[in-house]
Amino acid sequence: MSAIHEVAKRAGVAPITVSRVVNNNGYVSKETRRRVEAAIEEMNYIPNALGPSLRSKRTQTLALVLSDITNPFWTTVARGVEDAANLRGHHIIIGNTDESIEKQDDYLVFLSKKQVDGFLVVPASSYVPKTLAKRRVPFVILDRKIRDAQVDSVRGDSISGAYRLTKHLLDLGHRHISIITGRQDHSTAYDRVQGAVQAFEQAGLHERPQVNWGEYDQETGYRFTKQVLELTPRPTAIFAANNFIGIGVMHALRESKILVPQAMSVVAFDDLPAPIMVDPFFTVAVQPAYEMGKQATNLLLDRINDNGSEGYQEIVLPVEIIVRNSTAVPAKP
Amino acid sequence: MSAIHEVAKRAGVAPITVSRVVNNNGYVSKETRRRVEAAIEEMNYIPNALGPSLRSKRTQTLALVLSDITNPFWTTVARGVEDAANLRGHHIIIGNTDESIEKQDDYLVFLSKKQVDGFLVVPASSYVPKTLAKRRVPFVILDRKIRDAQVDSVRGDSISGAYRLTKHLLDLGHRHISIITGRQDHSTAYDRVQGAVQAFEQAGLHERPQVNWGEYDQETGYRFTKQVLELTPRPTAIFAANNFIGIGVMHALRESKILVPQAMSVVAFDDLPAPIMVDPFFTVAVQPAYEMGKQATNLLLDRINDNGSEGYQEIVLPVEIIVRNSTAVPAKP
DNA sequence: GCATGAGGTCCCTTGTAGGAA
DNA sequence: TTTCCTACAAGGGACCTCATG
Repeated sequence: MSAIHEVAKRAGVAPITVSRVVNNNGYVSKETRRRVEAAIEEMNYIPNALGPSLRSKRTQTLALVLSDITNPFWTTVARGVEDAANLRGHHIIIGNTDESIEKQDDYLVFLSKKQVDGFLVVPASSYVPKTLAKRRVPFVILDRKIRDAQVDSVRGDSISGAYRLTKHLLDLGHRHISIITGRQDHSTAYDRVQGAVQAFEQAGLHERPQVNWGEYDQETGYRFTKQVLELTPRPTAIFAANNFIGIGVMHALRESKILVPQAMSVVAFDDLPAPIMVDPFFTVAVQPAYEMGKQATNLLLDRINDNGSEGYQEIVLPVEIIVRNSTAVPAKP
Repeated sequence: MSAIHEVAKRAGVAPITVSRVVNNNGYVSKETRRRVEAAIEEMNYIPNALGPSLRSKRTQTLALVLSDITNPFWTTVARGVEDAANLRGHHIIIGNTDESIEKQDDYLVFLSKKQVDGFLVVPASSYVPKTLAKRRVPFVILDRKIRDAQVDSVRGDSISGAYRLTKHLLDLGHRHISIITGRQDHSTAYDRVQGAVQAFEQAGLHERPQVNWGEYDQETGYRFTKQVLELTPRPTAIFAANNFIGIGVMHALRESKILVPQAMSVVAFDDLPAPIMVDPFFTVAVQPAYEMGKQATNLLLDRINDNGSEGYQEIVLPVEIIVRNSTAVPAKP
């Protein structure tokens, strides 16, 4: 709690001298340094960073505003962000939006007041958040594409991932495929549908996947799976556009006693991290979540450090397909 | 970027008047308010919270220092913390220690400099971190007990949970039980062993569980399970002291083609959140993770607001036992 | 009572200047 | 004069107290 002037008083020097000892710059005699260090020790002095921040307009803090840290995908991204930020002397403040634009904007304003040095944002809509657009704070858009805007962004290659996941199903012989995906105005949800459609087109098929737009949650997976099971002809494969949807799908299928993969193949976007999987089962498209957080953070910190460079970067990370046990050739009708 | 005096200049008033408009206190005429609001709008003025923080010594920020956000248990705790903090106008900075005392202390010092209003800490050792002990910053210890210290803390009832989990196994007829747990100097690891031992004692048995001390990770679960399988007589049940260990146990058992629960019963502490479980399988002791985060946060904020009240609170939350499919009566030898 | 403003304060560091050997 | 060390004053943003009309 003690301030620099109290330490200075105790050591019998001026505050600036204490500052020099703490920051190890400027000339300080050995004897003076010793006295100052003793005073610091005795008083448990820890400098208040608010002062310098006021001057430098830097807080060494980044904001990470995402949908819901409870999803292991975001947890992993967050860990990548934190590790990268730490390496460069920054800390992160996390905010969950639960996909609410209102919550998102509240966070952005609040965190702007706190003078965070930059933002990593998973936008709740397909537009650049107002607060960010108006002010000149550096930010990087995570995971999603933004409409009509040239901004720095880092995301996984949803189109390619969905394309290859779908191609895997088509190669197995599936023709009736249902996609259960997120909101239409989330680029990932949209792109994953696009990728799937492209796979159908490239295969020269006239069929198209049947699409169900919902939320990126378990309930959506569960609910639409129940509907899908009522379709005629019944699809032989379900494409879950994220991990939570995938789990909802599995619950519905189990409840309806549909065997996977014998009676229904299931693929999903986003794996669950290895340490929490008892039984890796899903055939999935894996985004490099940790890497995504790391690269976005480094990009952001680069921006913060050289306000100069114009232009923007759009980093699209490759997605890996892992074939496991949730897919097989469709059952003969 | 604009400061209050620039807004004031534009509106033709003094800075303090802008302040009054923004904070809606003091007298401001309608006409002046209108002009000021227009200026604020035009300049996208967002007040800098650093100024007031300097005076008030409050940053409306809490630090959450935990072992690893990648564990869904901690993610859930974190979400509880964030929601509770938000409700009371605070934000949180998260730091992962990976159980390293050094990392922990680095964080505590750095975050002290940033003047966070309080700390929620999952201590990496069984002592109160030095930085916290020396300074008079409010803090709450999460999840673990601290040696010889009277501090505010919130944790799950490890002893009772372990007791009942073990009793469940004993009731099924198991006598040879191996425990795979965390570090001996982590109270949860220690208490869970104690709870298990108590269950043996209360049952009037002369046997005792066989204990393996490791880390709270998958690798520990895997490695010790391999060793346990070599014991004679071979244990008929394994008690994993957390979820990651439990998953490591399962991997080892699967690799060794030991059927669960037919050839080996397995119980674990800490569930995986429902949305990420494809197939709820483990018989577990569930700690109210979200509630833990929430209560710890409210306790901390209460402390921050009335420095007055002496004494400390030790909140021990009940643990629920959920019996699922990983336990059964032991096979006849 | 109402409306506005000047000045001091929080804590630290930068710029500038000065003292001592 | 040169080299080493120390100190004063100011500033950065917002707001509280006090003062004035």
